[in-house]
Amino acid sequence: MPTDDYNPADFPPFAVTVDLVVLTVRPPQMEVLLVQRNDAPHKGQWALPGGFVGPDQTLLEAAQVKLADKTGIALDQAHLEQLGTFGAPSRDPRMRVVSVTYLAMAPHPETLATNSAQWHPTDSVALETLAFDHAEILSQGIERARSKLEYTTLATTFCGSTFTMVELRGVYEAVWGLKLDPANFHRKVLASDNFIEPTNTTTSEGRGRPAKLYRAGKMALLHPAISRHTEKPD
Amino acid sequence: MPTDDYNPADFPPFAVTVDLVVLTVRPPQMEVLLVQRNDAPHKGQWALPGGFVGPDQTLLEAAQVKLADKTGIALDQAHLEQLGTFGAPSRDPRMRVVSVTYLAMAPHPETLATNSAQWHPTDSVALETLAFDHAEILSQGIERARSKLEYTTLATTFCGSTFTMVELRGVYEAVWGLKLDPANFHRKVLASDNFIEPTNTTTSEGRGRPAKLYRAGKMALLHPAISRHTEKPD
DNA sequence: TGATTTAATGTCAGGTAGACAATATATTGT
DNA sequence: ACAATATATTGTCTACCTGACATTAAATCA
Repeated sequence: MPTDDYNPADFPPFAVTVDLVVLTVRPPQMEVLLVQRNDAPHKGQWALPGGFVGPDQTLLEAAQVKLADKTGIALDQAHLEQLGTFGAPSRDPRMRVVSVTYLAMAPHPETLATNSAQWHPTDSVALETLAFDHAEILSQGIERARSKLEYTTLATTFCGSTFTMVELRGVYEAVWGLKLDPANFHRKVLASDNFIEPTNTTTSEGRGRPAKLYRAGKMALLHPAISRHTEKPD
Repeated sequence: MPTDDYNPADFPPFAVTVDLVVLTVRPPQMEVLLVQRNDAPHKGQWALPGGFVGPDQTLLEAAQVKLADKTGIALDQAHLEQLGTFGAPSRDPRMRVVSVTYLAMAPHPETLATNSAQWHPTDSVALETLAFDHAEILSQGIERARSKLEYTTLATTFCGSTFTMVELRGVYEAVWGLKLDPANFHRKVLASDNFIEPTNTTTSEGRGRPAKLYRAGKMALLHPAISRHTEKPD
């Protein structure tokens, strides 16, 4: 093979898209946003929201625009990170398309900006019916979210501006699909610097002892991580 | 904005490249493979090896070809994983180029397939002189390698087919840039399932007690991780 | 043979996690 | 008002893991 310095314009053109795995938590389950395709290919099938990257957009900007379009979620209360890039030659029958995928995590919004989009519990999505290679992308997104809860304080991005310890634990239980010991969870979270901050207020409604309300601390890494490998015996 | 179902061919074309962060360990330091550019843009500057993705190549195949071209490293003894995708509109002055980057980890080879490529110690690379946005890519590659050593058994991919405990510890010390306690490291590694397997042979040459030789076990996750946050006091 | 070098193992105190018991503070029912 | 109940929070105890560091093992070299 010759040198590397080809002229880029000599090469066959690729189309570049962004696709989003948008996750929220509605205890006791985690949910993902899917849209139903109304054109070929894969017409009628469920797919991840996404679209083409504009000529002057960065990849992140394109993802942010798609997230706002589909959900109406404000950017400052959502977490958005790059997940991976998928570019098998035959993944789109129309032409060579490379998809840069992003993982979004946010509180569950009241309403959706689009009525073509819908929330689906992650554990009841029929992966094999998704369009393109979106099953693989969704699987990777879910696994990324699960592992990030282990070693970061990102779980708070699934909660509202304030939340109780039980709600935070509910996020972990929904994402991981298991039950955690309330006492040990409480101790571990409070022992972690910058995970949560007290608001000195409590919930008022409901039965039982009122729960203290917290707000998210600044994003941080957990040392050591919270283990998802030992489930509380039921 | 209208619906998502544009025809991909209607969009302005992107060029898609792969760029590689190829890391090896030559104790006491970690090294990265760089090539000197012999054409504009950034002529004469050091850059990550890479090139354009062919019309019928998957992204991984393109990365594998580039790795073999530049280093001659056999694919079965190297680890290759996707690192991230960079696509700022102005990152290449010639046209819109999206670069899918890969992280490669392998034993340090005897020779290089190309004489335009050279190994550089990672802690003495002048990041600000690298071409394009390769400084950011390299930084992310190094950080990925550092964190992966914490929670996987990937360190063995930097070693040859057999290695001693001291060599394996040398990998960690080179990548993390700190000293570890030999006794505690030894205990932790042996307690981890599938990390290493005994060969029941020892080194022969050199002074001192001969060291046992091990080979890599099958790739696994470490629970709990090896902490890089407590350095051995010197 | 004994000093030196390098590798491997042993010991012990402090901390963290998991299991589970106990207490605190509210609402609901009578 | 007072018990019963529901939910949230705190406390306790043991087992295990880590980090610090001391000791032993097995080779070479003078």
